[in-house]
Amino acid sequence: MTQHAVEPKKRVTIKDVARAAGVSPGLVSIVFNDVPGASDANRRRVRQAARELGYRPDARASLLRRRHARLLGVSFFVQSAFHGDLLPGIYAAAGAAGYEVALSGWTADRTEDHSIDALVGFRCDALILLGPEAPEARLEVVAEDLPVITVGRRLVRPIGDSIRTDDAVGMRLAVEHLAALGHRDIAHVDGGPDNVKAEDRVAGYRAAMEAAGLAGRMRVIPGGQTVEAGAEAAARLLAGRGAETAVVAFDDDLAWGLVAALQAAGVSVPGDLSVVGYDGSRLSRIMPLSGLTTVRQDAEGMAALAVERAVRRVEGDDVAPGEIVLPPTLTIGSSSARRA
Amino acid sequence: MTQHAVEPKKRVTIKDVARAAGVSPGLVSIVFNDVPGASDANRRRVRQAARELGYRPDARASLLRRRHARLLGVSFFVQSAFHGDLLPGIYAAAGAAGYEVALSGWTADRTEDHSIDALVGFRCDALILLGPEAPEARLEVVAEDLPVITVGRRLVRPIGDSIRTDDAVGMRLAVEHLAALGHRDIAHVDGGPDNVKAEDRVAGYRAAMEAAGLAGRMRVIPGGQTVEAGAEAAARLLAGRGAETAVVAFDDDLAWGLVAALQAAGVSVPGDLSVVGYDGSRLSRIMPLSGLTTVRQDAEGMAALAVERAVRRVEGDDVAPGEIVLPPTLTIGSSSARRA
DNA sequence: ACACTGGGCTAGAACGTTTTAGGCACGCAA
DNA sequence: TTGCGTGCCTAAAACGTTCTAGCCCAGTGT
Repeated sequence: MTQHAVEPKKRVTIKDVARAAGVSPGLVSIVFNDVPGASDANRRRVRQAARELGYRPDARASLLRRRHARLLGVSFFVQSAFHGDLLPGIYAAAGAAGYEVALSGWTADRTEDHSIDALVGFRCDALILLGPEAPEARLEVVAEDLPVITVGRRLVRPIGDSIRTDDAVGMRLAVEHLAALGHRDIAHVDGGPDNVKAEDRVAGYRAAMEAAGLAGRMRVIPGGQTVEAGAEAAARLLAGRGAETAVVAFDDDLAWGLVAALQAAGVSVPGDLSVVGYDGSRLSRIMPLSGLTTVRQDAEGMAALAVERAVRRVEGDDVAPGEIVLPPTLTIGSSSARRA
Repeated sequence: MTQHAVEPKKRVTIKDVARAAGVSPGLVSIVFNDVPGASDANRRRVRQAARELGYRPDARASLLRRRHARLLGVSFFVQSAFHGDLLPGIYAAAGAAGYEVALSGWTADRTEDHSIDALVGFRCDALILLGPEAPEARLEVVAEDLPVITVGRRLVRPIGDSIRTDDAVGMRLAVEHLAALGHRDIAHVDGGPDNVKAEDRVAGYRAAMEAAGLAGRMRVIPGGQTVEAGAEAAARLLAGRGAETAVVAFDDDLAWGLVAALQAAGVSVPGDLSVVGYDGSRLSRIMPLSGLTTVRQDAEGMAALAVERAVRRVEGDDVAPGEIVLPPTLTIGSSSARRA
């Protein structure tokens, strides 16, 4: 049996502080925002009064009235190791630029759409979308209202700024690495159905295989972007197994699932099968021995660029939407080896 | 050369919708909140007008005016695999209860204090703190203003509700498992300096060792709670190595770092050294072969309980602060084996 | 003497909602 | 008839900030 909702106790507002300090509310605002327009004596008085009363500025009211909220909305996939790696960089860069960050995660149950709506509802100045899966049409609609920066996805239409890694180069690095180790039957486990981000990597894989003269040996296996999907893909890989001696996975999470399930099934990695990941996430560095071989994206750099772009847009730099494509690098770990 | 800040374009508000639908703003609010007090005809008219104008409710204004915001603030450590596992459950439970979730992460650079301040600034109805590290005095101050639910930490003083796993039982499970495998020199790598959550586990380890008649063989090595800390601890472990054949780590992240660094140093896990983690995070399940041996906490259950408690507090159930202690279970993976 | 500048400050409007207090019309019981 | 409740609706007052316009006063150049 629940009782009635409790009455919120009276909160101390800017007015209370003003009264206590003997100044106007406007002046208190000036002091708390550290903008010019108040004497040192009053600054001290106001801060003192605020401390005594236990005043805490109300972000809702402030955000509502401010011209620019100085708030960046960030949407991310809770389960993605790579997104987790991007967040610290985003917090750091935003803080340095004087912006707050509003986080909104999506999960298997809570859609990306929902997470974007929440951020828009807060009237963030700009949105940074990590690895968005929404259709471009949807992003376009959102971008009509506020600047949108996408991270880790190539867009066909020019919607806001876009920071991404060159997947053609990335897949080429992966394939060439394996080819140099003597592998010829190199499969690709993709990012799963309805994963727009996966298309570039598939295309990159095909191009790289052709360039390596292995066009006839291509095989693309349905995957996903979680560890669990990797485990399922491993079953598929083994079931219809051809002559594959190496696999390039859509991302690190998937690669991890693959490695775990393969070893559990008695397939040695890299003894029987080499596995290469994609992202260079923290996750990829913690495999026993010297980590997962993976195509590394520069998470910190991408985070900093995304924030920089967002801030620039917010502050009025109204140049045409740009695309920043960073080159990936290959990190060689212990999940890939010379073909037996 | 930056230009001047762009003027935000005119947003469509509840008033515009009201005008278009030929009703008062108040009625639009009634319709959008799905509360009784409007005729079906007007409900349709309002929704129609809103759709045509592209109206989106402004969360800031709504939050500002509402008596109860129906907003739960969640503070978490961005790098923690276990926290990442808790979030989906929190989103799901909150959504089911009709609450929104505001996320605020802490990192190496952005302190937990900062993340808590941000949530308080938004006037969340309640705070859910995942694995908080702040001193109890600080939590006590926060709890004066709004309900605080802590997850995964034992509190000495009765501050709000607390959901946690019984660390004494957990460590006993770990030690007994290893003892049963023939290990006698079992070390503990702790959660690092200034980590209040680590104390219970250290105490639990000591108690368990004594109970197992291994009091003379205890060894506690400084650790931390990241993969990186695990790698460093591995170096310390090997440097001052005694007779240890098994290690219990503070959490899974740390355990992973240990395993990776040990193997890289040529120490076989579990051949030369058995390693047991703590949390049962997603991370623990993806070790090649059958995963990390770990003390599993029920993430989904904890998330659901935390949300349920928070909501109950918000809705006025003013009973004394309670502590919910859940029993952990042991998940046996491939990182532990019979003593050679 | 004058106009002008600029720093410090204040009053009051604004931001976009929700809530309060009440009005109107209708039906129903006494 | 009066009295009273009920369903639908509106006007206006909040919520706690920031912004705009303008006042006062001292200093400064003519």
